[in-house]
Amino acid sequence: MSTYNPSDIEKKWQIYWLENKTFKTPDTKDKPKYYILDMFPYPSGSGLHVGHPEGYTATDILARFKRMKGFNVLHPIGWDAFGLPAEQYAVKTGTHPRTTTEKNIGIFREQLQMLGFSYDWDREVDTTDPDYYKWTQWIFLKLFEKGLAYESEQPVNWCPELGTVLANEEVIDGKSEVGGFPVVRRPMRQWVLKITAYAERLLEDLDDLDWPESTKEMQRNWIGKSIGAEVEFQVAGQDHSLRVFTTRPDTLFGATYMVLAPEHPLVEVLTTSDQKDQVTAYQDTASKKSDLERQELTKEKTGVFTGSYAINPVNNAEIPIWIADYVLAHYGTGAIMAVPGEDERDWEFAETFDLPIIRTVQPPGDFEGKAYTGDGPAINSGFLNGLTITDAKVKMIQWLEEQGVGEKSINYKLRDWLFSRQRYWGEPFPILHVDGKPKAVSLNDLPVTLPPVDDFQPTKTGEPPLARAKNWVETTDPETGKKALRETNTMPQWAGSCWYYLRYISPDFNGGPVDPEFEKYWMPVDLYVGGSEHSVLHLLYARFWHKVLYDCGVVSTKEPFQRLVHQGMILGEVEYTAYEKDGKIISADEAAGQKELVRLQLSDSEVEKKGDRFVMKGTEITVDSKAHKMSKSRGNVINPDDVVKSYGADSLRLYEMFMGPLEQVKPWSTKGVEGVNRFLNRTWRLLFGEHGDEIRNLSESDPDSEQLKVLHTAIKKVTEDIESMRFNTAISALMIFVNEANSWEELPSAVAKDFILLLSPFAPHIAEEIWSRMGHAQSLAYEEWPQYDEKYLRSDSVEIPVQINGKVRANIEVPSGRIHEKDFVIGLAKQQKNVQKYLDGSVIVKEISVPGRIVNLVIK
RNA sequence: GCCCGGGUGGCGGAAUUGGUAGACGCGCCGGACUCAAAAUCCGGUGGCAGCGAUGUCGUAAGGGUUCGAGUCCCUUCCCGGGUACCA
Repeated sequence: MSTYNPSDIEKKWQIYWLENKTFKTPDTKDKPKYYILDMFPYPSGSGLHVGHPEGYTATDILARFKRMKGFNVLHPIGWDAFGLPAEQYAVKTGTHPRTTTEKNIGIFREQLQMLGFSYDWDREVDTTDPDYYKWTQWIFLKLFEKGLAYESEQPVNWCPELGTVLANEEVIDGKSEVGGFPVVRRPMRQWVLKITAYAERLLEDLDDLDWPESTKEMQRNWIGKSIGAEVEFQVAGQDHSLRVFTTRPDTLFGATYMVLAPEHPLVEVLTTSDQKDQVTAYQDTASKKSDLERQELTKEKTGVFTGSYAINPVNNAEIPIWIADYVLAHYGTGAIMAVPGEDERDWEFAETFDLPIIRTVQPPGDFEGKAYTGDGPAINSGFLNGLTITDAKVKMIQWLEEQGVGEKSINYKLRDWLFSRQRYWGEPFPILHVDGKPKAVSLNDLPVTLPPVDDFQPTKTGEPPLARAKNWVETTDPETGKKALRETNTMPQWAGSCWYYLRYISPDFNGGPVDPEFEKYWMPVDLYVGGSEHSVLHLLYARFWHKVLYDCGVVSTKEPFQRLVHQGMILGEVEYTAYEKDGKIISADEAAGQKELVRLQLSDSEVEKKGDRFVMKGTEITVDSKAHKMSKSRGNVINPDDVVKSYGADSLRLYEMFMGPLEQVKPWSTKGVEGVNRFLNRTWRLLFGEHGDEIRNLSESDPDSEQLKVLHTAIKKVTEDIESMRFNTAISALMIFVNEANSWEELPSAVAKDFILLLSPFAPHIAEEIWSRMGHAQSLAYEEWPQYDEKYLRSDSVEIPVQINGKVRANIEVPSGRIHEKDFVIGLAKQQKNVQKYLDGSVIVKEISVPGRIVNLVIK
């Protein structure tokens, strides 16, 4: 047995690590700490896909590296195990979600262990474990206590197919994010969390986070802060007033009409009898529109006049009041002042219904558009005339405040978080309804556990499945002895993942969600790696809960995740697609948009590059070349199990890191896996030679200067690249080392030892195996990380390119000690034969020498 | 539409503060070993011209700054992600 055979060694080391608890997190606080977190996986029935190992390998490399660098490392994993799939399976088959969940967790755990990740398996958490969700409920009660959780009867996103409501964030284009089912609006009693109370802090504290700028920007947009003013309009001839929110108080002179959302509470009283029928009809249509329909009808502006007029406070003009669904009930005050001259939507509406338009900002002379939203001097605006937008805003707000008809105001797009779901497989709310009012279950009575039910579907009356557990629902309030009903909604899946990173710190702590002593040591999370699909939802919710816990004194940091990195998606293998129509193959450009096409998959030997397109070999017929997202329907899913079976976990880990920068989207290539597998084979042979499993000619002699240079170059590059998470180039440096070392007569064991340590975070199984065969009795997991020494990197001379007018014409060898002697270096350059050729008959106008870098002679 | 990212060989990708573009890997070509193949090893590999030294063109396109630009500035095009009547 001489060849590298991953299946022989990988299992062995996985068992070793588990049995020896090699990666158990220390309970001491004697060293600097590093908390490195992977995003909470949902243990689905289909198991791991290749996207999981990408982020997990990156964090694992860092975790292993940091341990060797002398840090206490917290690197845990657990299960975000509540959720819809297990429940839907239960509805279909009657299998309790608990059973399905436990089975899936088992599969996931095994798969993660098969990849050699260095998790502390004693800290595994599971959101569906009553000992865990006890604390989820505890946190909910904190929110309830602080008035941040309340019940509200409101129109919600009801998804009939899923039998539940969804948060706004879970509705994409009018369809459910999960499953893509239609969503309709329907009023229901719901639990809502007041995340809006934290809008400003959620926005402000983003600034100090070391997160991708795009993610921070997405959160900022989602929170959607806008600064403006509220203005009060009297209704002509009535004892009512309407408030509007505007970001452009400077344009008040241009307000020529008002628009209320169809749902605005004053619509009824403002509608005159002759407009009544039209208004009611319009309201009716608007209310029936689903979100999807609203989106489809965005082009045309619709609306109805109410018959009433408002008085513009700035010039006492009477302006008509309309209702239209382009004004949203839930934003601002649900009413706007329309300034068609400066707002594109208002302009469109004014054109449609023939309403007056007054410009209040002077557009530039060459402006040809309709509404003008740019800056310029105010016109037609009385006391504001001539001012720029910024100055006019200030002056108008001052005027409004003096007159008592308005004031500066700030609005957020962020809305409160709809927190209840009509499902079985979620955390029960620790709430009793006594005398029709919600009341917290006493902390001593937590957890409120899920009752058994005979059917996991909602009841016929549309109540959540928990309503079927009559004995559980009907209870008594232990405090008053009164009859009480338990809350039958459950929490959304986000609840458990909002604070799991805290539970890892002290998974068995009984005095609260987290042990304060260890919380202070481990928090914040130093590095959090996960997909960008969680940029808004999970990351915003978790930050919100964290801030609430901070206010409660449970945690000591304002923010949970100091540094965040998103791994890029892994696409399927590149596919070449040709199109056939009516039995004839046509060019891809021609095929675009056509129907009834037959798609033909071509292999890469059937195509060639022509210009910037691919064509079928020897023809002019263009084909599409594209890597698609992996999907079952496309049949291009790569299963990590298969890759491990064929090439081993180390090859999979190495390949996923070698593909390219972590953050980037990249296509899969099985050939690429073979490439890194070959590298591991070469590494194996470097140590064991062609035959036998004895370590080959490792010499005990001192390494020569060339060997030291090669080794220390690798140490430097690998160390720096791991620290900045450039794993692809770190692996390239390891490959260069092996390529060099393979040409040596013998390999000094001191050099081999350091190299194996460098390789170990990336390919831990093969590294441990070689390490042990080199005679070490202990795992290398806590060996000291090799240090590089600059003195071995220096060479006696440096090769410097010589340019003539910026083009390289020759290279010179300069002794390292003399690179700063400009005259010497330039003199040397001028002696070069190929340089003299150019200097002949020319005049040197400038001589540039950048020490150790370049020489450039500018000639005429 | 708006806001973020990106466009470098046949492919994935390298390239310090502006200083030899194409590291490393894949693929391809040639050679060694073999009855043969696989595996492995050695050599080559951006385009064009040339036997060659070498020359020339080349980092989406066009322009600019500079002794020198993949890198900085302006304009345009294309791809990916997010978002969408938020007043």
